[in-house]
Amino acid sequence: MSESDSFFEKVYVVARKIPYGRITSYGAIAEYLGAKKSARMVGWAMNASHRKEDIPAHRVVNRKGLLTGKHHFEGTNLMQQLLENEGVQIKENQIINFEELFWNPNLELKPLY
DNA sequence: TACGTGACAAGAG
DNA sequence: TCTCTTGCCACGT
Repeated sequence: MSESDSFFEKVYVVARKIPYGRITSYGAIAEYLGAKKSARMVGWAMNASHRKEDIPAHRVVNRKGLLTGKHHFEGTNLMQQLLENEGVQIKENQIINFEELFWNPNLELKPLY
C-alpha cells in the first residue's frame, strides 16, 4: 500500500489512528515518523488536514498540552468542545490530565518499517 | 524560480 | 528557571 508516500500522508495516517478520548503531540507524531525535529511539519500537515473530516486534528496538541491550533477550527471553542465531548478536561486552552490521556504512537503503534 | 511562512521542539546561554 | 536561537521541510505567493 502506498497510502503514506509523503511525510504529509504519514502524518494523516497516524492522526487517524489516535484513539477516541486520547491525545498526542506534534512532536510525538514527528518522532514516530523518524523526523523528530520536524514537528513544525506536523503542524503544517494538520493545517492542511483539518479540512478533511476524517482527520481528528483536535486530538493533536503541542508538548505542553496547549490547544495551540484551536484558532484553525471554526469558532473559538470548537476544538475544546470536541475534546471535552470525548472526556478530555480542558482549562484555559490546556489539557489538565495531559499525561494520562497522552497517546504515544511510538508505543501504541508498530514501527513503520 | 526563490523566499517567507508555519497548529513545534529541544538545546544553549 | 526563563528566553532566545536553531533545525526541519512542504506549501503558498
